[in-house]
Amino acid sequence: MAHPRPGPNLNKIAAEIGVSVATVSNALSGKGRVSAKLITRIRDKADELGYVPSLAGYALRTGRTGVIGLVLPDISNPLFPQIAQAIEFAASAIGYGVLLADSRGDVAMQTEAVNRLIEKDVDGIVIVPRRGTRIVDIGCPVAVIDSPSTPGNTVAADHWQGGQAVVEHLIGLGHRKLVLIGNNPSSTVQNDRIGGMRSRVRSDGQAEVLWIERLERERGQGCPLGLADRIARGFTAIAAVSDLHALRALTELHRAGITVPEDVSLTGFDDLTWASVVTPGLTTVRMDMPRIAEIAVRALASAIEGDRGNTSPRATIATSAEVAKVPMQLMVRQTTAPVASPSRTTDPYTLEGKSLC
Amino acid sequence: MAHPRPGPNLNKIAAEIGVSVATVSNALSGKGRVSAKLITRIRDKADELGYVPSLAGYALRTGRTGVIGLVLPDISNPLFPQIAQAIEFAASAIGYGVLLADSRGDVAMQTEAVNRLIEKDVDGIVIVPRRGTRIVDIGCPVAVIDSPSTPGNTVAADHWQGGQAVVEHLIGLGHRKLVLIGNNPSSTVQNDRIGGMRSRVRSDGQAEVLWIERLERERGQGCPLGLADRIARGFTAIAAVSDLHALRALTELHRAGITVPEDVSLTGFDDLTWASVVTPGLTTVRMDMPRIAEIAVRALASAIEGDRGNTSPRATIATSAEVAKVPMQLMVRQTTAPVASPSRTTDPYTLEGKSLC
DNA sequence: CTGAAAGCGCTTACAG
DNA sequence: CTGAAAGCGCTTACAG
Repeated sequence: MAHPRPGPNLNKIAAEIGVSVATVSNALSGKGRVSAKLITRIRDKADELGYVPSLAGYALRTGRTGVIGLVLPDISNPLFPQIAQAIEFAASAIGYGVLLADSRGDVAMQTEAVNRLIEKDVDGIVIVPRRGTRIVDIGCPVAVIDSPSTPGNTVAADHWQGGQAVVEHLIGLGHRKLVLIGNNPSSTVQNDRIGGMRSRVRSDGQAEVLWIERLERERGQGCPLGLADRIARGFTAIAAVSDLHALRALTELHRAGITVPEDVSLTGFDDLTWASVVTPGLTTVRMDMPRIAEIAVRALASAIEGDRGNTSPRATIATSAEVAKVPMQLMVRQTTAPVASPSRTTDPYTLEGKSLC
Repeated sequence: MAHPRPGPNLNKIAAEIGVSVATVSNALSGKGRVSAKLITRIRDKADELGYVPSLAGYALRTGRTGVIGLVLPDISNPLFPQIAQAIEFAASAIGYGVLLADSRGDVAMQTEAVNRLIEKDVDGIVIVPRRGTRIVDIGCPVAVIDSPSTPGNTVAADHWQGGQAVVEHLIGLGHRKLVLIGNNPSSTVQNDRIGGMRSRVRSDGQAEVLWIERLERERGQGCPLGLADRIARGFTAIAAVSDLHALRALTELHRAGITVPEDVSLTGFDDLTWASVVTPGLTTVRMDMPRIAEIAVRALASAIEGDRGNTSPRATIATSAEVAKVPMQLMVRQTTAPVASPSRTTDPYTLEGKSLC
């Protein structure tokens, strides 16, 4: 015996009112031509009974579940919450659910994650790929969120422009000798950011790039980055490709007795939770995740709803180019200041001229 | 005309082999008694055709979707990734998908989020409730992840014990006068942590609690916490209910020229990503999220699979008590040291006695 | 404007 | 050991 659902179904409503299920279905979906009176009667009855349509029935009939998958590369990436929230928001706004799949940084796992989602009959997939992974054609619409340097059907923050914005800001404050901190040069995101930064260094200036992973291979995990040394050699600003690295730099500087921003300016990337919590607040660059998510989800939705299997299953994100780039936004906070500013102008226990303690 | 799925279905397999769908279904699920030969033939054919069972068909027939919902209170909570990953891992390990719903910190939104999930026919819901919310009976199994002080069907980290562990550690290092930093006393989690801490302060010791939100209401956002002042008055250790607050304390101390752990010991809570990145690494306490997730998901699964609608729709997490408590684990790193230790024993540019720069 | 009927893919008693 | 049949809840041509 089949397992009936607890709540009322179309049959129940139809029986109560004395019409056919077809009419109830039409009235509720607003598709068939049903008389205005009947429509209200049916809707009222549905509300009265607390009718919730069965996704299973709908899905079986239409071939669509109203659920999209979200594949994330590595939860340890602190950007994860922003992405997940933005996708969930954009999706639920147009009636889609979001099924989560974490690939835990493993390429094989990523494929497995995609398969798990397909087994759950998702209508499409948003994927933030593991570094260096290319997404092959899977049998459903796909939208990729990655670096714009990644070929494929991608939406991305414009990391290059973000890098430019940071360095323009520093240059505007008079800084000329910059230390740029990256982690791994094989990351296209990091490369874009560093590339954008370098492109804005002035010809009378200088930029030295520090790749943390390379340094740590030589000197061991958590080794000092030698920042004090560089500052002694005249560098006045440090720009990191992530708030995480900026924080590491900040604490290293503190321990060396170097003050931020009085002695050196410092910037991060991504505007992670604590970037605004630390004192002084970290100047950083923020991705417009809501916008990125909206583009990805909309592309997916139109591929799902528009193309009835006759076109490629790949969602179309950008019509002209292959990639949609979304600008990043500079968040100026207190870790950046004009070069050679008079040291410590504010008493640490005074805020906005008002004594606090 | 109904919308056929792209891939093969049971009919297809049945036709190719020349048996009935019932037999194919039985062979694949291993339920009915089918001859060993037929089973292999059918399985091989299914593999060959790349058969993926239709969740919609299964769901419609059985009333189960194999999907559970995860309701999160507020994405700005940096604990989110750990929770989401752990739940996804535990769920996918036993064949369940996880549908995400973010309630964005709003109580009304939380109800909406639950409804969205129910409309997607989830079999059960794991919910991390918004502070102060009680979960009412919704028509499906529910598991709550919260503070153990929350009544209801709850799994939780043992925040009280975590607080005890921190203070025991500090006491063991000789600290007697402690500053405890919380944010909001109306949070049961924070109260549990602070409570646990206080319960381990020795009778010859002293603990002063600082509630940040209260302070900020008086003195404004981001105001100094007056830590230097307390240290001058003989406090030698600071324990925060969150790494976030510990980080804020750390930067405030740095700016006041106070060194950690030489001048004062500092601890956090939650072991957020950057707790191990900062220099020195932050001593903190970690939740056993994998364990918590497993308990929650298992409870849900057994409520879904076991109870056939005859018992309460609430999942049973803890049989004896109402709450399952999972111990927290102390992560000792470099921000804690014995009280009155000789100041700065290591050169900052030397690690493990080896010169690095 | 309304209804009868078919069928999406699956599972489960039941009969053979 | 295997199969015919019913039915989960829905939508959509089609007929009236």
